[in-house]
Amino acid sequence: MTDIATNARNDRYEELLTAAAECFQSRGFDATSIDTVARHLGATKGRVYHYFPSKMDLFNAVRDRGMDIVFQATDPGYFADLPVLDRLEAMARGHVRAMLQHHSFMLVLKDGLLMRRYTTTTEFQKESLAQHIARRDAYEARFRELLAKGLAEGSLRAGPDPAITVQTFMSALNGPVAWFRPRPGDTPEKFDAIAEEIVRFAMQGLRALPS
Amino acid sequence: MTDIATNARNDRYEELLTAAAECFQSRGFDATSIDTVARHLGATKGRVYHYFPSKMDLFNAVRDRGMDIVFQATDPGYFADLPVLDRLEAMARGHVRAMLQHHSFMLVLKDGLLMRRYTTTTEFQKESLAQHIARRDAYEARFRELLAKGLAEGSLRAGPDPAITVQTFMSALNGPVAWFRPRPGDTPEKFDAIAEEIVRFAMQGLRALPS
DNA sequence: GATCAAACATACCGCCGGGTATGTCTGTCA
DNA sequence: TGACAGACATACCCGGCGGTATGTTTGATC
Repeated sequence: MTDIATNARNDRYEELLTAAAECFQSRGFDATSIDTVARHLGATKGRVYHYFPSKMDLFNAVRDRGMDIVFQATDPGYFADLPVLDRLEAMARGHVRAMLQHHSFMLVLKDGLLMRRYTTTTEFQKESLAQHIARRDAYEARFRELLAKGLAEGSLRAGPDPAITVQTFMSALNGPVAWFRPRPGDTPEKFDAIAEEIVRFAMQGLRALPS
Repeated sequence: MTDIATNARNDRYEELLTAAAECFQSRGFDATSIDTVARHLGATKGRVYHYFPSKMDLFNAVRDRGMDIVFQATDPGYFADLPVLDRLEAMARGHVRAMLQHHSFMLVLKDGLLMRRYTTTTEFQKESLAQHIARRDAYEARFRELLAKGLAEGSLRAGPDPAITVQTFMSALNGPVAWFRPRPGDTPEKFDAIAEEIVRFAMQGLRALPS
């Protein structure tokens, strides 16, 4: 997410991206036609194809934006000069908050990985998917790294295969993407309350306890 | 899951159901054509439409079977004459094992709820979806019930809104559906090892700790 | 105020896939 | 052995959607 100039051109682009995110999120990739997105904006196909060369590229743009968001949300925690456990908790908090606040993009982000299932047509798009998977791996690696350090410290615990523990940890954090539905009256306080409970659950599942 | 007679008719039906589950799981609902499922069986459309009136009905059958499986997997724990915490753990274990063993059906089951997004055409299918959601709610209610009892006992803890805790708990249990990929060499022991770690994580997140 | 390009809208093409109508084979039973 | 139904395969229809080709409007620039 490089700095976004606020000219008209970029406003239109952002508007399209958001509309696409909402459509893809609510109807899924296939069931969302270009006309669907256009109608959502009170426009026609011409507008969409003016900014994006294909439906797949539009989807990829939404997906990549979603990835930008989670990186941005967890950067402060990851780079913080704090004990490992606090860094991990800060990352978890940022991650969950992003899941709640940018729900549409996060849902698309999740579906984006399942896009493996579809027949990627062009070589460019295959490249785009590969890059996205690489970013995804890099993102998860941050969590794995901190967990490993926590294990070395003895402040965290994991089973014989720590990978499973990390996956379960992140599944808990990703939960809201599946069950949360944003409502008109939502406040930041409500988001924080949800995030706190999820983070508490997940961190407790991870912690080493004197048994 | 009523008792399944092993006549030829039913064998064909089960064969179709399994093939459909695999196709839907690997390619998604829209990207899976009737011809895809047929080819997967070395057959043609005629066979599929002989057993199912429409693509949607085929999908619903797979989805409902998935629901049958999770109920069957968790019934013993739910109805066991044991302390609440042990019953909950047994349910969790059964649930996770089902996620691993019947991976295809479980993935379809998960997508089935997102099918809200699609335009349900006929009234019959809308009814089918409503019934499925009702079953899903009933299933989750079992977990909510045991959590509530655990809270009353004091053996479990939850945040201000226990619903969030339950959702997070189940998100952890559902994790494998998203990240687990069955491999040819998989053994029951491997499944058990994964299940144990997930159950341990989730139960620890739920437990009341002397702080 | 003529030019031109950006920013769309409109009209249209081609294919794919759900569904149907019809044909074909095979076993069964009277 | 002929009638008939179950269990498919084959051929076909048609609506929708991705993509394109072609207008049309609007603002900036000279």
